Amino acid sequence: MQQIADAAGVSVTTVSHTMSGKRPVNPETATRIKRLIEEFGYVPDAGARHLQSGRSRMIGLAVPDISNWYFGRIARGVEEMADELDYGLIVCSTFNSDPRREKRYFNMIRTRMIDGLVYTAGRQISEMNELEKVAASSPVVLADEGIDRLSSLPWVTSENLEGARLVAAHVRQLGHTRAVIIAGFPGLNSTIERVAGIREYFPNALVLNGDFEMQSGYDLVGDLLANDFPFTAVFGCNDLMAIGAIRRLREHGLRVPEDVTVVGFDDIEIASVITPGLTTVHQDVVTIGRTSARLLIDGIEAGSFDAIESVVVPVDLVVRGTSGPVAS
Amino acid sequence: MQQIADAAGVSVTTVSHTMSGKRPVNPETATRIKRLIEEFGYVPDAGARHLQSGRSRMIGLAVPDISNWYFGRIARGVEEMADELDYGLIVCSTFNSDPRREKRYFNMIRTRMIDGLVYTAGRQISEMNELEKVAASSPVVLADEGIDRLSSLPWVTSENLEGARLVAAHVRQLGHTRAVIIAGFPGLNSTIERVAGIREYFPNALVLNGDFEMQSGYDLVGDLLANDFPFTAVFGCNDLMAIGAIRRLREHGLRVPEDVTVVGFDDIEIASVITPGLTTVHQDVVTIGRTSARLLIDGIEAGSFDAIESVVVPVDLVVRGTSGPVAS
DNA sequence: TGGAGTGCGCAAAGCGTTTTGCATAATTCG
DNA sequence: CGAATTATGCAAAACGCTTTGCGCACTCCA
Repeated sequence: MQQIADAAGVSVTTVSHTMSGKRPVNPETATRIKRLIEEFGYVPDAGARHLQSGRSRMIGLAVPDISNWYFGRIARGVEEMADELDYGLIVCSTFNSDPRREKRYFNMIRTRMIDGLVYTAGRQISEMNELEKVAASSPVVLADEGIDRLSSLPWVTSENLEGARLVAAHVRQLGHTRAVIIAGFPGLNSTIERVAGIREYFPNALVLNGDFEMQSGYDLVGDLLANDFPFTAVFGCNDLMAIGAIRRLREHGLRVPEDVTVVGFDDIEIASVITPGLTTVHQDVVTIGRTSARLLIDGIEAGSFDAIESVVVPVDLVVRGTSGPVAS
Repeated sequence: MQQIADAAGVSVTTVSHTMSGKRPVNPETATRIKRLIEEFGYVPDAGARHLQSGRSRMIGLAVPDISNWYFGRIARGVEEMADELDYGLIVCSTFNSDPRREKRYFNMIRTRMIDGLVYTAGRQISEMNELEKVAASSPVVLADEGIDRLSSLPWVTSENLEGARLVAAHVRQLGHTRAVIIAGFPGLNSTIERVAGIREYFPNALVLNGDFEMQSGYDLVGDLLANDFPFTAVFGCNDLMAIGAIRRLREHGLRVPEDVTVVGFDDIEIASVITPGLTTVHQDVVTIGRTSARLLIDGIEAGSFDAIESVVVPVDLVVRGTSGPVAS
């Protein structure tokens, strides 16, 4: 910048002002300076800006695993919005809440490497104390999964309860009465709400807790079959577990949906690709990401989250081939 | 830091030295300072460090779309390695080389927001001039896809040629002679190599160019069927197109693999979930990401890429259910 | 014609580190 | 025992930008 100032015969102040527009600059001078900036290919140094302003124009996103399709979609949404608002995105895979990694990323907020954090809780909720401390003094928004202990933070989630009702009503209407719920981790809000929604229609449904991976759907259904537990419908609290359940059922010689109806939740990419397609609840995950980023950045720029309202993103029932009338 | 220095009754210099260890400090003083640091919860300001050192300890990753499973895996690998080497990761989805976005991210390197860039070329190779300029003066490593015009940069790719040979040999051995190749974009190295490998076994195979999306596999096979083009095997240059092809074949009443053998490339998550499983070439995508990050950071820390060798990551043939002997 | 603006520009003070050049005291060596 | 080290610590200079406080020259209104 000094270089530009020298070449233009002005002070760095003037150059800075022509760039920021915070003080008037003679149009003639401004043009000359702008031409030189162009010519020199000058760009302001991010580090200096950061130090001076105390803001990095970077936000962080913590997800359990960036290579999971679902969280990838969230990341995409966050990144889209961040980009639109001229922020950069630093991603942090917590790898299921590896404390060392989480600590590292929380430190990013302390060192003011990032101006705020979008946090998506994963399998186990660990290090909540750390998060709580960080959130007490820095901008944090919870995406996809609310956390009771941090209820004061703004959050963005899907209509889990309503989604569960929709799909449960659908299955009920097909005549099913004996259903099993393959739920997620017990402590998660999403799990609780989804189970509650399903139970409005199937009050006695058995609830088994899985870990959101395909294998756990496979294994849990295996246990049921081994015990001759009677059921005609399986509710997966996410699509992966539902798909695992389908595989296990098939291996056992049962047909889907003729013998057993299986439904999921999420509508991940795979759900529409398998045959038959998985009946599930579509979540607008990109929107969750986008909205989270917007709330966060709004809060950062406003300097407070007092005026920031949490958001619930609507869901849709998507009926495909894995749900059918109960066998008579 | 001033605060710590005051509390300890020393100068900031001494505090800085106890932290960095670049000058000896009296053990007694050091202990006292460390305790105070702990007590105050002091962490050095990232912006100030960045300005002073000229390094941000951040690297960038540019991929076409972070929510694509394949690129998500690359991101995971890059992030893992970056984390191990104590670097942060800024992700940049280029959304198929949207020039505005690319420009923005290239600027991150200019503003020295990031110390280097892992670049994964997408569908269309645009803005190469920009990349070329950036790469001339800053650390850039190409991941997953080499680029001829930038052959001087270090790169990390899969053994595309060998992988194509493996799968082609497999299909040839099943007795097939009439094959069709659903290739990717014509200009990409991976496309060229994969086609070349397949053609060693099927010299006359028809080559159709798709865009790596499921729909294009579907559409291209549709064209073939509409023209009664005779074939018994389809090579997808990635799994998504292969899956699209399978769907179209099935809709046309053809069975896979009884009537037509279909194979892919990548071994994405979906490939093992569909029924039957997709025969394909497994790429170790996470390793591509990890290696790229390592090369980049090695280069950054060495101050030069002269000693950095490009890497080819091995692939495996994965035989599943979509390939079978030619119908007699 | 004397204030009261207002348009433009400069100098200088930070922002929070790291690093360099000196001091001073303590230790070692020939 | 004098000289050469070594150990320890401080002051001050960067790093490249933004912002604040002033000054100077106009213009405007009564």
